[in-house]
Amino acid sequence: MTVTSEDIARLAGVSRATVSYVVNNGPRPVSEPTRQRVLEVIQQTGYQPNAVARNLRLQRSSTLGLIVPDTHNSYFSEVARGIEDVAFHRGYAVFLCHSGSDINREIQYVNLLKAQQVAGVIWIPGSSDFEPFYQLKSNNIQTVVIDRISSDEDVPTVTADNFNGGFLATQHLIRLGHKRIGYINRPVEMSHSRGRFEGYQSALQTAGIKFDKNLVIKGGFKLENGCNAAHQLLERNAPPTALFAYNDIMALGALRACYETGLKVPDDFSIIGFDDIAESAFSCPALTTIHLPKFEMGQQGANLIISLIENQPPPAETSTPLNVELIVRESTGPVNEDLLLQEKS
Amino acid sequence: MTVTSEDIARLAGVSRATVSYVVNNGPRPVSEPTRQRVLEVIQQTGYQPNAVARNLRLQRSSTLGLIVPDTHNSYFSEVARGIEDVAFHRGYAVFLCHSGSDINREIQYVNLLKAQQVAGVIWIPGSSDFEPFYQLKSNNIQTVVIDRISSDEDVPTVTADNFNGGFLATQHLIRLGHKRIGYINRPVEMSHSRGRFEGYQSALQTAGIKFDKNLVIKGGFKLENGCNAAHQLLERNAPPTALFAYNDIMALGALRACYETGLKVPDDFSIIGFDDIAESAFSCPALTTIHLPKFEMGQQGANLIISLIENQPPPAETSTPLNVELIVRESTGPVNEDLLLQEKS
DNA sequence: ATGAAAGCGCTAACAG
DNA sequence: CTGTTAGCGCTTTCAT
Repeated sequence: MTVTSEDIARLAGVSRATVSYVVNNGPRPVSEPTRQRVLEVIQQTGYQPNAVARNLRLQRSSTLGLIVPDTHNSYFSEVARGIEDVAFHRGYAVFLCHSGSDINREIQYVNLLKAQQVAGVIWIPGSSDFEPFYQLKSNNIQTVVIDRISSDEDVPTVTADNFNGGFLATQHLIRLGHKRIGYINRPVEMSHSRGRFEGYQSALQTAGIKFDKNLVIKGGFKLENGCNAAHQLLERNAPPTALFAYNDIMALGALRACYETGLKVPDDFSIIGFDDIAESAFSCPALTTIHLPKFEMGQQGANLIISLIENQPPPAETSTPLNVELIVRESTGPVNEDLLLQEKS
Repeated sequence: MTVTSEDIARLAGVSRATVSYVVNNGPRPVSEPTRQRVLEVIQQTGYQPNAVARNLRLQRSSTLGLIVPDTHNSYFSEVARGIEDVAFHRGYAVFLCHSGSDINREIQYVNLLKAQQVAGVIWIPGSSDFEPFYQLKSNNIQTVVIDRISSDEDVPTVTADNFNGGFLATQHLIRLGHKRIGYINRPVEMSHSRGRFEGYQSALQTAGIKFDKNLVIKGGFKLENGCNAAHQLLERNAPPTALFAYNDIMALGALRACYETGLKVPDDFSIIGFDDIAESAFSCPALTTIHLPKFEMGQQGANLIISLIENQPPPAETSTPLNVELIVRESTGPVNEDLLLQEKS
């Protein structure tokens, strides 16, 4: 039924070794006539080398594992696309593993990937527990972490420059003339939020604005949380004149809080957020976002892991972590004033 | 370095065959004392059977291929989650393949998946070209198609009930009192749009409303396209009093057209769309959506392919296509009138 | 109830 | 320049 290298060898009147050398372009040279004959037979039969047998023999496969938390947003999808794009062009197949941010499931997947003999793993941790990384390491499986920082220097990492992003976002608002800028943080402290928060503080300091902890609040991941956070901030004695939210969903929630209720906000009120959850950015052109290049992060991660696997020197500029630049994407649609006006009239 | 069944056999003082029978619970019985001894050694050593060797021997693997078009939205992510969820619980690993809606890349992936000896493939076609399906079939690889209809009856398919969705959407608007309902179609005719469109027509007919082809227009996939389509429809002589858009992005574009420009629209103007691109639904609570259960579609697809692979009778209710129910999700936030008012004042 | 051994398809060392 | 062959780790038939 399925055609093997044995068949090719027989039909071309050569040995299986020769077939192998033709297929893999080496490691031994093959005379041109022989090569042509073999290629012809391969063409005719539609022979496709069996990757499973190849992997078993080579004791290493051309497959990667991708472990991501259970995201309901497009964040994952973009990163995965970037990874898969590079993997495809470099001849790797990718196993998709959703951990659901569950450490047990992450461990189960580590075992599964080990059983599948993957050459390397790209992991977006679901928590701050790096045990899966060390298990992979102890099994000699190269691993690259995306978008989470470990205190361990030896963890190959690709991450966004959250500090700079926080700085840019805050700077943007400052340039619009704001001095009282609220920060809606995410619920749980992680390296992302710390970086963004520190960027926020740094931008304030650079502009000579004194940091006021009353302008900082913890939101949540849902729209409602951003909404509530905005309410709380705006109802305080000296409310902010602009908001910087941890991500776009919370920013949207804040925006909604402003136009949905009778909140009094200044005419030039502004909201900015990281576009972690991407698509919402174009659903709401009224929002200025800090663009997180997810696709590019995926690409860099894939390039890094494959370089590590193939023992090539990783891309020259590689440091740990490998930072991806963030950029400001200004609102393209009606500015939020338009939306806010309705509530104030 | 890595521990094999050979090691386990030696340490437990049994043969490799026995180890295999213990690991796989058969097909031959093993005496309880022996079994315990083997299990103990496995525990101690952390032995993990090599799936690659197993696959080679069995001539079939416990891996699936998932080929999806290049989506920038969360559609893919949800379907993939559903698939992977079921696959994980049923012991399968999933190869992720983005085709970029490119038939050549789909074919390349078919070859890759064949080389990887996948047991089955789940495919969301990027076009109406079903060649990849027939190639898989001719290689004896079971394939399930998600969310696309082929004219070929023999293609195992899981799909959403687009006709019913179009019916529900239109019915919803009719119940709100609308009689002139515009339909913003997608650019290229495919089974989805045909189904939704026919559902639209059927609902009109059921309500005794005459179909008016001047109320139908082709939009595009981008926000701007929905925007333009809405403009064109609303500027006609007898404009619609409500819009049904192919998907949520186009619906959002239409919504934006209404509040962004000086368009005159009735007070009770309504817009509805399929939530194909999911997350935008919660970014814009002003929009009523027809919910497409992507996660569930993925689950059903995975269950179907695994049943086919394992030669179990597929789920009793299986027909071709296997339809997934759609439901109306009413707007939860401020209704669109709020947004529209500002432009009219 | 268990062991020995063949062989899945491939690659690469060894031998011409 | 090419052929022969061992062996990757596993399952399962054949033999005991």
